[in-house]
Amino acid sequence: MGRWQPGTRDRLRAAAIDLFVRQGYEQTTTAEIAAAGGVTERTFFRHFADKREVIFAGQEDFVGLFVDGIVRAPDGRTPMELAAAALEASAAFFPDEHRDYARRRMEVVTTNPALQERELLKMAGLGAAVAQALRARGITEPQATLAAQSAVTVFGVAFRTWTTEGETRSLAEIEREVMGELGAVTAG
Amino acid sequence: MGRWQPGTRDRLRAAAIDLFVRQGYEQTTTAEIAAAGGVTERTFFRHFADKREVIFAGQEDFVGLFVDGIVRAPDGRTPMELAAAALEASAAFFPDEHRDYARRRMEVVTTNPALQERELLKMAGLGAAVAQALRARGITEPQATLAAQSAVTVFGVAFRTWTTEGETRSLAEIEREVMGELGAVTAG
DNA sequence: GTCTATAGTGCGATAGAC
DNA sequence: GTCTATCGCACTATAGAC
Repeated sequence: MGRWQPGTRDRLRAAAIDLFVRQGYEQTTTAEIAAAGGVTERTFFRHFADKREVIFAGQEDFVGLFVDGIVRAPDGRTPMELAAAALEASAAFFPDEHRDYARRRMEVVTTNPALQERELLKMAGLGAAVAQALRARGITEPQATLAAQSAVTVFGVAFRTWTTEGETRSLAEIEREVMGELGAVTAG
Repeated sequence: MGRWQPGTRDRLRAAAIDLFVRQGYEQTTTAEIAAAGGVTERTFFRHFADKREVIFAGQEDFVGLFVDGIVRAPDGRTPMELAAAALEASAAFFPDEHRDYARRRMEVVTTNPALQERELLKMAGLGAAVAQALRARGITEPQATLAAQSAVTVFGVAFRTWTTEGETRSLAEIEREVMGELGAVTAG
């Protein structure tokens, strides 16, 4: 482990989100985050490729859940059934206990174009991974990409709903409902 | 003519894309682009908010075409019919003569995460504008967002297909086909 | 136009863990 | 001893302030 205390990465992420919430993303310098985490600025950049990445730390295996949902689904499923399986599996990553944290993090991201961009890139990466998993199960293009993108769209709408004030349903429940709405909208 | 040459913005954009194609986005500095356009670095940043924006110049009224397609559609249309109308109207922005340019620009964007992020943000903005236009025509949430996002997805897939080597169909034609595929994939 | 803050990189030195 | 995280410093490019 490190020269001083372990868990440098997590400490930095927690410190960063705290500072972003309190004083805003742009008003917070990487030097400040590093200091709050008890390391130098250079060490911050050893853990995170850039300032934006700090807020996405800990989401590395999120994509894996989506993919696993597809890999483990029974044979003979349609592209959208596989997409639904991916969504179902992913919901485990966001139990209700994480809703408050997700809300605060969401607030930071939605108020900063720079962070929105990075989030969109992550979602695009998710879509690409899901499309790849679908192709591995024999779905051809453009069906694989369309189903994968639809899954990402449903996730996005459902996640935003899940984090709205007063919402009590689980993410999985909302996802199923939004998936149904998408089917109704695109029908015909 | 004084020290003031017309078309500075267009000159800078052309110079930038040329440099990006030849030596890569990251290897090109804003000072280089400015010099190639015959202005100072300061002037570059007077025309573009940041280095990435230079490659999106000239696409300002693209969103307007999508929205107009929805505004001008006859009454009694379903959300997806309105989305299709938006796509139809937008295709006018990309006549076949622009295909080569679009291909080169696409190549630059897809090989640079920083530019991909910005492109995704623009697409998200497009989706938000389309959703807004749909709500203005009485479509409620979440149908408005789902239909808008689906339109953006179809546009993305169609546009990538349009720019693939050897493709000869028009963007409008490809869009209609992809739209049909989406309907088939999400059916049921 | 000029000046400056911040983000981000490269590299050698160093301190601890094993 | 090796291995690796951290440090310290010099440096460039972006971008905003003045």
